[in-house]
Amino acid sequence: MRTRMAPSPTGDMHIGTLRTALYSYFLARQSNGQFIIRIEDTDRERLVLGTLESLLKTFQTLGLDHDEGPVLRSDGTLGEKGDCGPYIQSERLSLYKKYAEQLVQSGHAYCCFCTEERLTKMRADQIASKQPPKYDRLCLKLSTEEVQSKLNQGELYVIRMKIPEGESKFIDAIRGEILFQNTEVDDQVLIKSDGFPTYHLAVVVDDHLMNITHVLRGEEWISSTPKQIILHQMLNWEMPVYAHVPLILNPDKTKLSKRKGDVSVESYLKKGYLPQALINFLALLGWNPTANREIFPCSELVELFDLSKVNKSGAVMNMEKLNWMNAQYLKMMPEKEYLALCQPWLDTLPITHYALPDIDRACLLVRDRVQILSELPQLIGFLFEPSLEYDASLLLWKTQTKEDAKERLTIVREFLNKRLTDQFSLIADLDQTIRSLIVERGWQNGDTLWPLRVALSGQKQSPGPFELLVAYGKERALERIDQALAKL
RNA sequence: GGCUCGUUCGUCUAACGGUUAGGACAGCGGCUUUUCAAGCCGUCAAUAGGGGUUCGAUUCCCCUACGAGCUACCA
Repeated sequence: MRTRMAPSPTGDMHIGTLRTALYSYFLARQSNGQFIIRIEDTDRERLVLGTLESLLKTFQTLGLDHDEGPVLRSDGTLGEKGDCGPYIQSERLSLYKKYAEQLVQSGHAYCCFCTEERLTKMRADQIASKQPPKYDRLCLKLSTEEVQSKLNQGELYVIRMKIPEGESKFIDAIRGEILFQNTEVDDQVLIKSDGFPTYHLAVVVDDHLMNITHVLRGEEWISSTPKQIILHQMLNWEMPVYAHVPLILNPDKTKLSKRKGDVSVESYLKKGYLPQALINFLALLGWNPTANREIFPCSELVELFDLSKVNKSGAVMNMEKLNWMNAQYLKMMPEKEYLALCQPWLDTLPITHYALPDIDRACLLVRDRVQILSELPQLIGFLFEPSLEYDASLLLWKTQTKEDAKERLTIVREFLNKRLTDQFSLIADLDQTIRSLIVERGWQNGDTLWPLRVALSGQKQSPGPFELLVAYGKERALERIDQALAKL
């Protein structure tokens, strides 16, 4: 199979674009085929500079590789690989023009000189008289001479398809047979007055020339498919397999939009969602390989993916589940890998005078609490503050008095101080010895461990005291306890 | 308005004619526990409605309702 993703360089990558790309990618990889990236930049007005580079970079970050298409060289410049290039539509203009002219020659398309004003008015009138808006074929009535004279005068024109009578149908790989009456189809513009092709011409030409076998795209394209079917027939080309994947939806079930949530892949990545988690989550939005499992590495998704089992209905993006999944990935990866991932998030922390092992311990301390990496600084920041801001009353367990808390902390402090090692390395070890101290003294857990924990964290809710002791190390732990004692 | 697509717990989904309709997230409850997480256990919760076909329909067909997408010289 040869599949492609065909993004427009008009901004960040949409989450739905990624999912469609993922399915295409799975198909190509599982069949030992090719996955191609092609850039659809025929709308000159919506172009955003630099998006091509950012898109390729995002793809790299996600760990998805393509066989053909534009590439980002290590020096940052743009290149290309593959035998069907160029892979950027704005560099293929002569191709589209050639086929458009061929269609005009064969009577399947015609020049149209109608102004925007006329078209707007025509549509308004049609709607007013309850007709479906559709080009009225005024310019089809022009004689060859009239057309030629207008062309000679340099009048602006477009090339439109002449939709034939009959019906158009195709078998969607996800939905089955879909049938349209051609009378419903408008005489689509193929070449715009700026000389650029519209999507409809460009996809058909490119997918054919690039030997694409399976076209995956969003459900919003279903109603334009007859135009492309007809184009294939006019050019006498074989149709690829079409598969229209369901939409990803806002919580209100409308098409996922910027206004109602985060739709950009880059922004998820930037927030600290892991590529694997994002891929796993997105792949399972609209498809599921087995009923009783949620976590699948990409390699397994490639193996298991089955186009015919993709759901037909749209899927609401469930952020909570994404968060959960991201946390799962964070928890199950090797410690070293987790720590490496944490590094970029630590810049904002006042950690200059602490050694690396301290930072690692801090990251490990909150591993079970991090859902997305961007939460990390706020989770561990307190560990590196010179002193903690909190009210002395927070140190007291339930009805405990200041004097009582002070006594406990003082004794615990001395107990810790007497320990030979200057590093508290084992949580279990500390847990055991401090608990036996509590038993020995006839204390309760609460009125000892609560003040200890608050002294170390300054927070109502935090990791446990033993973990905190290990994270701090002896010296700084004692410092924190001293600070707490000063408050009492 | 027209055309097209869709409809299983709140959400993501499984069950391709026979199940007590399964799992996951969220929720709730419990265990654990110095707190909060994590973890473990449990619990609530769905086949849009109506007709067919069939011994039997979540599953196949039709109608209705509802939702969505498209309806550009945008993709």
